[in-house]
Amino acid sequence: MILAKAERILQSAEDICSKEGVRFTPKRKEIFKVMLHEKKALSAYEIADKLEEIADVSIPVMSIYRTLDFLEQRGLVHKIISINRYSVCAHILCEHKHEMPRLAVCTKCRSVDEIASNNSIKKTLQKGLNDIDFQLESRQIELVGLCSKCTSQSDQ
Amino acid sequence: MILAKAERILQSAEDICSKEGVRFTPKRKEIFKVMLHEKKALSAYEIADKLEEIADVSIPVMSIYRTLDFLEQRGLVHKIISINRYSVCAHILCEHKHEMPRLAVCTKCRSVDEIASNNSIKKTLQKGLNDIDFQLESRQIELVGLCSKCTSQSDQ
DNA sequence: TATGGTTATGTTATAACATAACATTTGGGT
DNA sequence: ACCCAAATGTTATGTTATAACATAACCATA
Repeated sequence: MILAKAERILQSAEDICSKEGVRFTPKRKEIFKVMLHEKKALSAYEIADKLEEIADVSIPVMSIYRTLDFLEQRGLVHKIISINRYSVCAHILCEHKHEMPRLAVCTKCRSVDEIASNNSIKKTLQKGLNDIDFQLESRQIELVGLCSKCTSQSDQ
Repeated sequence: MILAKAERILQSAEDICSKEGVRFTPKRKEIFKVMLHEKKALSAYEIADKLEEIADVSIPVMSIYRTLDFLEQRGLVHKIISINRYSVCAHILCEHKHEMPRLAVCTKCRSVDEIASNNSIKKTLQKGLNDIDFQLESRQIELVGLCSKCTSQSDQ
């Protein structure tokens, strides 16, 4: 049977966790599902609100932050630093590893478009860093601006 | 007479403001001086503390945020989004314009090393953004990690 | 199936970063 | 001296995030 994409991502998240020997608990699943359901990046507080609203589940913000850390460590979500929000990784179903995805972050609607980068981007960015002996830890490049929908709206 | 670098930067800041017809008031100058004096990026609250400590000046945080906005608009300081801090632009004395500087941000000591980028970096990053019709607004690329000092310390 | 360690979650408090809204003061032109 | 605009003060509050400690759930194994 062919599962809907969201279902397959959920399944994949379960698999990843079980492979690592960590638990994808019901609460973690609820949180992940809410994030999956939203197309845009959400703050921990927004996730809490959505959980109440959609699933009638109440999870303290503290726990949500813990879960976000947990999910981020497994590469299941990204922390979008530039807007202090969190979004589901767009490449959970991809087989290959991604070097330094570029995240096109819309400051207006908070959508996050993930643009897979090849190795050369990392190399290009790295140029100059070696000279100053800087140990890069970023796992993503955030590019801030307006998405196509929001530009056309703000043109009006 | 040859001025010390800090003096020249201050002078340059004054010039830039006067050229734009805006005032580089004593308070703005105090705030800018504190930032210039520190080598690392500071939060608005840290600037407030330093002002008390060094210059025995008390400026409410609200005003500091306003001044930071003011300075940022003139390209005199950068807002470092990844650590919620602010640092003096390293290229105030440079004549030429910089396309998309890369900021090597140390998460440990909060130093910010500014690496001038040529136009090709922006172009490289832009690749893929055009396809999704994303209007880039970032004026800098933040690269997060550990500076040389902090890597050698944490190796111990 | 009791026990004990590990992991997960709850709870409370507070830190840290940032802005809204409105009042007052200051600076400079006429 | 007067007025307008810009700057700063003031108070309150919103928003994001973490610390610290308590309790509960899970699960291996004795």
